[in-house]
Amino acid sequence: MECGWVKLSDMVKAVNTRSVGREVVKGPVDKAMEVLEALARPGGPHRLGEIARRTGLAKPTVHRHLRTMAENGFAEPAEGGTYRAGPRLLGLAAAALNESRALELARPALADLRQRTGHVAVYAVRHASEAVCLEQSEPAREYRMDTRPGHRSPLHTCGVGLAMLSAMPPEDVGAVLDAPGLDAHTAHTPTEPAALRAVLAQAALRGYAVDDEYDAPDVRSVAAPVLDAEGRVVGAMGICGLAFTLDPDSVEVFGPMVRAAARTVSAGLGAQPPALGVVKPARRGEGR
Amino acid sequence: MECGWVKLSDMVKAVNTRSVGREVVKGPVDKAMEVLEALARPGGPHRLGEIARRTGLAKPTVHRHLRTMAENGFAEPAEGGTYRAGPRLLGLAAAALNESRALELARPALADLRQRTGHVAVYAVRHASEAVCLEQSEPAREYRMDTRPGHRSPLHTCGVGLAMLSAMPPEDVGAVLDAPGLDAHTAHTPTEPAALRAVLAQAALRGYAVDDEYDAPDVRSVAAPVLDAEGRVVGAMGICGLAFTLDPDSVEVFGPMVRAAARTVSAGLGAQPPALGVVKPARRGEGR
DNA sequence: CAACCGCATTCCATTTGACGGAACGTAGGT
DNA sequence: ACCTACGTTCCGTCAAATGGAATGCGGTTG
Repeated sequence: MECGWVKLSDMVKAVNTRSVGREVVKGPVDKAMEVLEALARPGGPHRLGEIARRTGLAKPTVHRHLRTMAENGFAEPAEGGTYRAGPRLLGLAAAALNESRALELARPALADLRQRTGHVAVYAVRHASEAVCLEQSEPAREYRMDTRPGHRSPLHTCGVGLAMLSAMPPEDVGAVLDAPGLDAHTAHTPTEPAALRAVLAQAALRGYAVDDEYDAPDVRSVAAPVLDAEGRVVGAMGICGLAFTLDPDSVEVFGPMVRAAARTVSAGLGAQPPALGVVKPARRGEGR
Repeated sequence: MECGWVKLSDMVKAVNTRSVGREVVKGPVDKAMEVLEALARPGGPHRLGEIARRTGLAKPTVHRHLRTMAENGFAEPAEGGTYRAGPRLLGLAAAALNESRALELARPALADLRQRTGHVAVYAVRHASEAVCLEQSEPAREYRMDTRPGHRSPLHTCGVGLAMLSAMPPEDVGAVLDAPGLDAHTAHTPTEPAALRAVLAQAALRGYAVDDEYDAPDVRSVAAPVLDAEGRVVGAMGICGLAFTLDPDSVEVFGPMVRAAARTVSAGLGAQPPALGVVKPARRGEGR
């Protein structure tokens, strides 16, 4: 990680801007957040060097940030010179998750789906071009399908991701699909924009998206988008199972159930039920 | 190198010039964490000015941090110029909470307590001199007792706090109890170190602590500490109810149940069952 | 036993980005 | 049109972040 760009500082300061070209300049706070995220990653306590590698930061930098966080209760030194998430971070995490209205509504819906389909049910939200799993129904960690809370997959390789894409405004979909180098997780993963748009169109038509072993071999999933009162996508929920259990016939049966569950949650958020058959991507809200 | 915790901060900071006299100097990262915490606080989306007031930071500072966080997906602009926790923070939160072995074990135990006692059950950890609630059994938000995840109370005013204190090493207990100006939340709150030590002694003897309307009027709670394999306190769990429902007689009945639940969780963490009656506070583990 | 490696930690000169008072733009209320 | 409250931008000052190099530690190898 020898930072290359030498005179970058001049350019940056000249315009007083935080990004140059397509490369983003990282301030201390940005780096701290990287460290924080690496810290909370699945896989038990983490070593300093490991975090440094993951984040691409220098070891002293990571060390200093970890110490700062430890002083603030965001990190906690564990044995063997490792660090884990601290109590203050956990409190914050609990509060944040508790605040989410969508999640609150989704929880019982997930349990219901789990019970009625026999498959693992998940709720996920979007960050950039990835789907982030926030909650899964009591796992019965049958086979290690990586759907644990915190897990991230590219939008185009997983059911919940495709579900979200299927209800996003075209501009945003374009930003994701037209990015160069969409990687394939399996031999089945569609990576061509055209192919993906076809998949999305079908998902929009049906009201649920199907991941046919796009993300992992022998794993299928079915998911539907969750919308808020303004029609924006706030997340997606679905089920996920081994391909020979969650076979095409099951998909046909469970798809509508997943769709109904997602609509129930959406309705709880004040969303209007969509006109039948037709999905109209809502306008993108805001601008601060 | 082991030495310690005593004047560690002074030594470290004096050299680093991070603190002057009695006042602690806060770096940008520290401030960012304050902002982050204020952001995730209960009470829906927060306004910039509100966060600035809560954290004592200047408005431009908060604004800059919020923008940085928004760029990183840690914050998310909501309507009306407010901000809420962003998807990346939620993912991190979900992962962090999912990682906690203690929490994983505590969850079913809480549900069980809830069902058998009819009262709200909570699991909490310690941060500095406060107890932080991480999880509560499906609330049945009967009366708005503030035990929602993320809620914080001083250790000496709540059941879980007292439970943790009752099993902490004397040095740490002293650091909390001998601090000047322990505030009383109700007329019943003990604030004198001597009185508190008596309460703790009784709690240690029984194996569970009782909060007799110390934290809020008409609210009682019963809690017991959760220990890890090295005998250190990792948290506490208990029940919490209105005083005239959770009356002294009930306390006598439920106390042992709470104690048993906490011991089950402790055992799951590898803790040795305590010698009967006698509680021996373990050595504080410390530095690598 | 010494040489070696990987790791966490400390040091320090360099410079980058954080800071916050003041100014600006914009509602919303009287 | 006046005022207050808020979010936002500007910019000169200066404190804090940075990372290469050095140190110390524990384990593995020749």
